Amino acid sequence: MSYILRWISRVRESRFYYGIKYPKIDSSGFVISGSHFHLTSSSSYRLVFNLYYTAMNSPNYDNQKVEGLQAQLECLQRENEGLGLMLETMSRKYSMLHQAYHRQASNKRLRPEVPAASKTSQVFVKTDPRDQSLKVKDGFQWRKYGQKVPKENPLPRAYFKCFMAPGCPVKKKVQRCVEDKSYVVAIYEGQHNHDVDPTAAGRQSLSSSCGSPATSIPFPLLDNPFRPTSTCITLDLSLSGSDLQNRRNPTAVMHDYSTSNDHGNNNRRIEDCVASLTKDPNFTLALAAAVARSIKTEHPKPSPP
DNA sequence: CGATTTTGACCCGCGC
DNA sequence: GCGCGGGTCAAAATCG
Repeated sequence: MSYILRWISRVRESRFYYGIKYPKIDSSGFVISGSHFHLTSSSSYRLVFNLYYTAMNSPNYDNQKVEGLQAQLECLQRENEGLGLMLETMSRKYSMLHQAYHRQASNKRLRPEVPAASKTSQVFVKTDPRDQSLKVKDGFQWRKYGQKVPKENPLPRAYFKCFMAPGCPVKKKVQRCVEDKSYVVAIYEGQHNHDVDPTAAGRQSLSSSCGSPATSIPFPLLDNPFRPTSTCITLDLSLSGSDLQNRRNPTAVMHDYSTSNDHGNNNRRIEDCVASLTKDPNFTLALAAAVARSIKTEHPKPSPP
């Protein structure tokens, strides 16, 4: 066991590990979320991590099983290193392209905000369905300038303008999702001509952790989570209030889990769950899709300025 | 009392 | 040209 703990520690300290730094573990012992995530799919990493926890804490400790999972984790780590290198290369290329673009733009006296103004993105944010305010705290300051009830949706749509910096062209439309009223859809148009206010971001985290009715944007979900697909995995990487409460030393969390009274039941439930997942032939496909989506979401392709 | 939100009126593009 | 619907304006209302 000490070897395993040393190995985990080594993996955690490795350069490209963005793993589950502060894991939140639910009542059945599953890692639900954490603040830092792996470059590879957080869900695939989380799955292997859960399997690993299960095996390690199983009353009938299976050395072979643990070694197998260890191999899987090492495999993910290698994949992660590769992705890290790819990311570095892409960043370098993006930086070169960015510089080249600016050189051209300054030569031709182009206004860089022209193409940026047409940029749009869409995010889905989980909220309290009772909260009618349609406020999405994302670190920017918004002023509401209108509200409409669109024809196809009986729920009102609010219009906001960013007023953090004078002349910032960004607007957003916020509307409660028809498929699930616990979500709001925020459509952003344009690109900010300023940085995010770190103090506002801090307030966001605070209000979120204090259970304020105002919603916070955990991360951009570029795809519609309600899109009808045969296999749908939602990668919840959010830092909810309860997550913040669980921002503790992972070893301590692991210790809490390992000293939990309901060990056997938890492990059986996890094993049942994992067994049903791994037997599902669609699971691999869904996992692959989730990996691709996760990578896209966590490292969106930089758009030209 | 200033800042912010609400809400009805208005503008504008699009399809017919 | 007309009607429709989404987006914006701006005066009034509300809030802190």
